[in-house]
Amino acid sequence: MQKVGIHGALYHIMKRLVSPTKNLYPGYLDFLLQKCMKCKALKPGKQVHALLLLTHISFNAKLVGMYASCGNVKSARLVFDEIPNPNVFAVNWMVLASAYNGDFEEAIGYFSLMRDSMKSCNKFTFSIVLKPCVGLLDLKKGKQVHSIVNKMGFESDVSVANALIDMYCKCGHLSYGRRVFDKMVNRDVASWTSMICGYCNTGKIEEAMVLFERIRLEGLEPNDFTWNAMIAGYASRGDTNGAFEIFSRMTGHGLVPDLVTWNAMISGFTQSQRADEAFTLFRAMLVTGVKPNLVTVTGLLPACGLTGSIRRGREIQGWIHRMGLDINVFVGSALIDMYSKCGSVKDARNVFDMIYAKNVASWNAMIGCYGKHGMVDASMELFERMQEEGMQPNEVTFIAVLSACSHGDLVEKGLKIFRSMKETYGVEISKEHYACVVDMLCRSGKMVEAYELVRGMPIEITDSIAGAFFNGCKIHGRRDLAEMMAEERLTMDLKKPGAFVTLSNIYAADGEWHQVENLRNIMKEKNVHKKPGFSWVEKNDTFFEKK
DNA sequence: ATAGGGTTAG
Repeated sequence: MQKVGIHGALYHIMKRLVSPTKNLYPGYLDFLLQKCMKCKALKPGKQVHALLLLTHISFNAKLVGMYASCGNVKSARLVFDEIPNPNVFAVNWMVLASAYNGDFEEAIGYFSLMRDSMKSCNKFTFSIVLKPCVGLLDLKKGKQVHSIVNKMGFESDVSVANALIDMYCKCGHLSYGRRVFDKMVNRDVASWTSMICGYCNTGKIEEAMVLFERIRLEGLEPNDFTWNAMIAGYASRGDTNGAFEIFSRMTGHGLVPDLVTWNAMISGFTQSQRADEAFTLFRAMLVTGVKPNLVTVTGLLPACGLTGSIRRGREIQGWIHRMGLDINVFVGSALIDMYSKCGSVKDARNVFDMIYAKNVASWNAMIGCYGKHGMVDASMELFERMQEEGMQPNEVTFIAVLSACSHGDLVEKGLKIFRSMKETYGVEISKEHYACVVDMLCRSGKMVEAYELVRGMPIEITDSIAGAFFNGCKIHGRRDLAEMMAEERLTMDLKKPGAFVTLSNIYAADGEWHQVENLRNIMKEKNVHKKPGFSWVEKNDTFFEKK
């Protein structure tokens, strides 16, 4: 409606322009720019820009705002650079637009332009500049902004305080966030929700619940953001009952679960390995008429991988295609991983080649896929190519690469990479990396080396490390090393079901049943339980009706 | 004219 209005007004002005006898009022263009900004109408906005140039009228700060609100940072920057003394609106817009664009450093750079003349900051400036601080997870910068906020007396502004709470929580300092929250005199729903999100995202659902129940006592009503945060908190912890309880309370309050609610539920259940419930929820979502988006299917794909349902995975990819959506990095990596888990390297590679702007995770997923299927050479080749293309490997890359070496029996190469991780790539060695290398050494029968490595590890022995090692001992008949290790490390931490099972298998293979019994008793005493396995069944039902 | 909570890969 409003867009039609803008086009109509533009036509009117054009007509005036071609008849030189009539004047063009600057007020018209001003009004139009404002409209374009509000409606995020880039095309009419560009036309107004052209008219401004023709008539030599300059509304540069507003033009910056128009381009920025339309998400066209490049044009916004071009106009901005022409302004000799940009005002606070122009700067705020540039900070905001750069942050939206993911250029956090640049956003903070624009903020710094203003810092010398701090007086020109307004309350908007601070809530805006906290965005890139969160984007960079830069607590130090965030704290600096906080101190400027205090110095300039903006801490009593609810929006600024809320942004500070959010920043502290997201940068990992819940207690600072809580301090800001507690100091607030007037809180609104967003203040409560920001704090609740902080707790929910770090698994502190009990504390979130305490705040959640307090909201009403303060005379405020939780809104859909609040409900969704609580649901996501329970769901991502795998607490089905908790999530459903909030879910039904939400509907009891007359609120209808929206796309975000469903997405939170679905990805929460997938993350906690509850594939069937995730599928059921997805169907329920479709039944209620809420349309899925890329986030939905990104959350659902791991469930296909978990149950080996390649058919469902393919169906989802088909749906993405039919909806005319691009395969972004998130859904791309999820698809690669799903195909990998379902055994189709070819499909995985197809998806990999389709991702236009690959990120580390895309490369990791594909390298991992080749590794899992024993295609070491392809895996190594991709690892090389990734670096040639300027992509920095991260800790996950090395898990993929090392396990590929392990499965492909490339011990020397694997060890070389393992040793170069810290120095060459600056990546910390984690327990997962150790597990890969121990596995690699054991597979190739280098049991003494494996023994030395495990013994010298600066970290606690984990299930998979112990499992790989004891299994190696069993296969290569090194009960001596197994027992030495058991004495040295197992006694330190006894909650290792995997280790117990493999060790007891070693004894069982030699017919030493009294030792097996002995271990079983220790397991019982220490309350160590083996996780039950599950079967991989493909069901025939489909999600989407094909036309 | 500009600001503040929610869902996504390994």
